[in-house]
Amino acid sequence: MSNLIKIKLPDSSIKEAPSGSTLYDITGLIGKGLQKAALAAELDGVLTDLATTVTKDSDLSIITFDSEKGRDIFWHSASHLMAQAVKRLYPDAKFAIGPSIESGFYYDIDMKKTLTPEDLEAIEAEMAKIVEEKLDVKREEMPKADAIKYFSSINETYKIELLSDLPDGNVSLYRQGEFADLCRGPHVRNTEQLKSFKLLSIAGAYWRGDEKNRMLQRIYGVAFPDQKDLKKHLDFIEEVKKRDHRKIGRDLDLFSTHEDVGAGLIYWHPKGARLRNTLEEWWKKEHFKNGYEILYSPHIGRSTLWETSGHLGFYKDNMYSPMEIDGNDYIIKPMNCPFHIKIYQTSLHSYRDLPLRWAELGTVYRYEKSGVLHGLLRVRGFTQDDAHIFCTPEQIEDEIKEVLRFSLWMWKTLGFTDIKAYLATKPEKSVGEPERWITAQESLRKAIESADLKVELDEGGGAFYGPKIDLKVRDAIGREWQMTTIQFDFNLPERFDMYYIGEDGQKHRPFMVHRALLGSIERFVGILIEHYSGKFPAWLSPVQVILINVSEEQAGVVNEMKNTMIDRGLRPQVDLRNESMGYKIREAVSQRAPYVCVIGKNEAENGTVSVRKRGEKDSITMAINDFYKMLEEEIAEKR
RNA sequence: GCCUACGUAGCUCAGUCGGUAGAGCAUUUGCAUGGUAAGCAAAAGGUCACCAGUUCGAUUCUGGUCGUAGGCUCCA
Repeated sequence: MSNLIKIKLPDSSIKEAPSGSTLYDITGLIGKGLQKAALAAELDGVLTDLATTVTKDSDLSIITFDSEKGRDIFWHSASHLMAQAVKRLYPDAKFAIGPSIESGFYYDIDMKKTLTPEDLEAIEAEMAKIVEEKLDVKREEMPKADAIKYFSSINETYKIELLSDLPDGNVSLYRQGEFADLCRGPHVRNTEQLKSFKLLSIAGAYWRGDEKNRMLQRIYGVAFPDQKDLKKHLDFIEEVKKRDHRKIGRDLDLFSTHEDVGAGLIYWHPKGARLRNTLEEWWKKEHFKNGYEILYSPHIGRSTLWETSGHLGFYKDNMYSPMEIDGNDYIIKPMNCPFHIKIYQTSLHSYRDLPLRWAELGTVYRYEKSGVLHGLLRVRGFTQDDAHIFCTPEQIEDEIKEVLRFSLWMWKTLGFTDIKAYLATKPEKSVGEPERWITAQESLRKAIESADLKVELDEGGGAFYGPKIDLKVRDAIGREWQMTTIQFDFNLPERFDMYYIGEDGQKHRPFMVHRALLGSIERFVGILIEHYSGKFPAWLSPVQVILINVSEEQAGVVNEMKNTMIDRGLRPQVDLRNESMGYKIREAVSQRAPYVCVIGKNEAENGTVSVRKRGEKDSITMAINDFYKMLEEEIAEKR
């Protein structure tokens, strides 16, 4: 008889099991359901497979799909499953890396055949077979040299390259049936656990992400323990497609791009321009309220300016070639900052003038590789909601706090509430005095603290010229977008030799902070479209009300209503077309206007409107003035 | 930039194994004058992205250019 050992679970309860039991056996003691759901375990804090045997008293925590670690393991196992299927179908396939990712997994493969979407179905079918075969997934450990020998024997050149980067000693392989892969693990117990999966797409990817290396074929996929969850995930992908700002932008006639004129350049149509204008007017008003001044600066500047600023050195790849004017080179601006500094330098500044908060909706042009352009989200010409703050060291802390508070308030008003901060600190190579870095980083840290934000620290991840805070906001369907940046700059004040006169009558270097709250107007509108799925709150909606007449006789009343609304600063749109009412309502609803108003004989006679609120099927009849009041209230409250 | 796929009417997409093309919606016109998600009919609409090459003939095949989409170290 073997001895009993004590296994302590996360809730501090203790299970006794015979020494030498596997973790899988032990999960069975806790519950059948858990045993089925278990993927791996943490034994005394170490991630391990369920096949591991225990011979001494230990702490145990079971990993299931509900945790991030669990999903990671599950998806990584699914990528092995896929690789096995690929190898069966294409024996010449060589495997590079196949990790789990944020939602799913991929494997990079080198093989002769170029995969098509139909091939994915065949691979899926083969994967299903392997699941049916219920292969045990077994860990094998061996010296690195043996592993190299093994992978040489099956011609897995990428694995050999990976192995050569690993420290000497033992490495682990995971084997399922005829297939074995180099892997740290852990993995699921048996292929039967990987029932619900879907291969999503094929893409090219460089070996080790380096464009000098060979391009491999990458297959993306996703997997779940349950068919229902897979369905949910696929529905989510559909939902993302439906919200695509490029599609909604066309359907709602907001913007376009023109391939014959240039990629990554946005044309704002009347309705898109209204939306943008509403945002910008609001943005300016709030900036004035928050102690900013608004600037306008030129679109081009002489190359000497960009030499002074240093951009021609470290930012050259993103800048367009110069144009010659009167024998001088001019460059279209990729940034607004040097211009703001030029304005700063038009007069001598006392410490009493500071802080200066100078904002500009400045349109900049940056070269982006053609492959990364994407609708409004990644473009070559865009308008930053930029500002620069020039202040004394004493003012830094309050200034940063204030910027952060302002930014968070703005996000809340725009309908985004889930926000996370990322603090990036001094990298190895940097400019600026160390004390300045410390002061700046301290102010950023304190601002985050006082705003009570979730924060992630990126130690050493700052730009060479200063530390920064980025804010990521989560949209309505859970995607994170990096938006706000608050960035110190110790470089430009030096390069332009900026100073102010202190209390002591001496010259002092001001602190300079760049900040963009929305990031770029183009990109932000793109995200806004997807966040609201085109159903903008009334205060932003380019068309707030669509007015529909039942028959020609009401055309006069409808036009009158429209004029009154325009006078009141509202944004109505009339549809007097000689079409059936049903038809016009259908179209108005698909245009996602917050309200559709129908005026027929009854309404015209009684001074009422039949109001149909977006998302509701039934309409309400109310007095015209009551409707105006209701709408105006909704707009004022930015609901 | 690189890989893969794609580019046909304003939009969504068929189609042509090489003989200059079709549907639905949208548009225009006519009829119908309506009560809360598509009334009926007709017409018009295309250099089949662009430029070369092969061919008697190219939207189709080949090459190039431009553009679009999904990707391109989340490191066994």
